[in-house]
Amino acid sequence: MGRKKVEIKRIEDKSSRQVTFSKRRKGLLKKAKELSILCDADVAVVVFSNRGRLYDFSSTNSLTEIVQQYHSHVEAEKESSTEVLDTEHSKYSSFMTVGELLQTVERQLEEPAVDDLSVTDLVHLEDQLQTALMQARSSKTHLMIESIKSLREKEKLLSEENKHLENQIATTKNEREVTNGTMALDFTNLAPASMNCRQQKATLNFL
Amino acid sequence: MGRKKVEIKRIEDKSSRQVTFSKRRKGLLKKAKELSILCDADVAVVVFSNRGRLYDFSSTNSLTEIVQQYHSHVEAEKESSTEVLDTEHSKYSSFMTVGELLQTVERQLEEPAVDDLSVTDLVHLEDQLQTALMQARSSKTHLMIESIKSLREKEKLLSEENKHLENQIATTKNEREVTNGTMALDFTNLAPASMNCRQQKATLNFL
DNA sequence: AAAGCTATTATTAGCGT
DNA sequence: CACGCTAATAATAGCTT
Repeated sequence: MGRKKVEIKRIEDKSSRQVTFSKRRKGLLKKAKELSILCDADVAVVVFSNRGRLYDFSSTNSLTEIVQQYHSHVEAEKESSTEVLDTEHSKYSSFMTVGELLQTVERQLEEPAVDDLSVTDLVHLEDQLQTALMQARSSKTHLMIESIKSLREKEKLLSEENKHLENQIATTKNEREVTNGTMALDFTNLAPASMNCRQQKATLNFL
Repeated sequence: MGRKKVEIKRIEDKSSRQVTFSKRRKGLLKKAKELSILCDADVAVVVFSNRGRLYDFSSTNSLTEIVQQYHSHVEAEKESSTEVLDTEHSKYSSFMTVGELLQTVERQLEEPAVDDLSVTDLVHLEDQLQTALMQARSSKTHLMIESIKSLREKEKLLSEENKHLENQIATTKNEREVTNGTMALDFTNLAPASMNCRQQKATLNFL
């Protein structure tokens, strides 16, 4: 979409590669932002120039959050379906399933042939195990953080409800004293209570 | 860039939001791929639909690699720009350092007879860092578990107090009805409001 | 090198099937 | 609902400054 069609392969000219990088990077981040807004999705983009500069976009405040979500997701996928991976997914996702990894480990450990276990193989195995470990750990942390977050929200809601109930009791008592004097009853002071409930419903939607 | 210009805000119609999500997601991943090829850059994109489906692209084979790069980069920035590390982050920092260290160790193991650091030194260092890491991690987990525990207790207390307060209100109402027996006043129309609140509370328990 | 300018290509919004 | 179609908008390649 420029003066002429370009084929998608590494731009050899350093200068125009830099210019294209700048333009397309901007475009990519813009698209990411639009997607996240239009479709209400969590989107994260990280770009490293070949000279090591970092550019990123994240729809939520922190990129690590989305990464954690990513790891949890991968974990969940593995736990729920041990067999089938949809093609679209396996094309892009490069993680081994836990099943595959365990098989690999077993195979490696069963083989008593020491010559098969080169240092390189072991290094590779270590990498795989490290990745699996990180995923499990990250998933654990994510779950705990979520748990704490929701408990905090719950606490807040309960506190508010509590406060309103106390208010209600106070007003009722007060009113009763008035009522006993003049016999004129007025219920407008009870309206805030139902208002309160509606507000809580709204608050709940964020959970 | 379609039949008409669209403003960038959440698409309310569910169906067309889904269609747009599908189209633009595809576009975003394509652009990411093109950028990485044309400009020889490391690019990673993660997208979560609001229903939790995951789509991603990564120019290197693993997304965690880019994430590690990201973390290292952020850490480096921090170190160069400021002095203070909050405790929360120093854990990640030490984690990344271990990762880098492991890589170094692996390199050393593959190619012995390098001058810089002896393998024995590195192994010793690795052990020390590993210990520090485990301490940090276990302390983190402990703190989170404690936090969750105390939040659960708080929640229980608040719930009980709440219930108590509701009872109190109910009693007060009854008393008042008795007091005002002949005025034919009836508060039952207010009951649904509090029921509503209680139902919401129940819903929260699933979180 | 960085910023601005269009001719051109690329993406996609709204429809239709 | 998941396609394909195409008018229309958006991104950008190569150029100029």
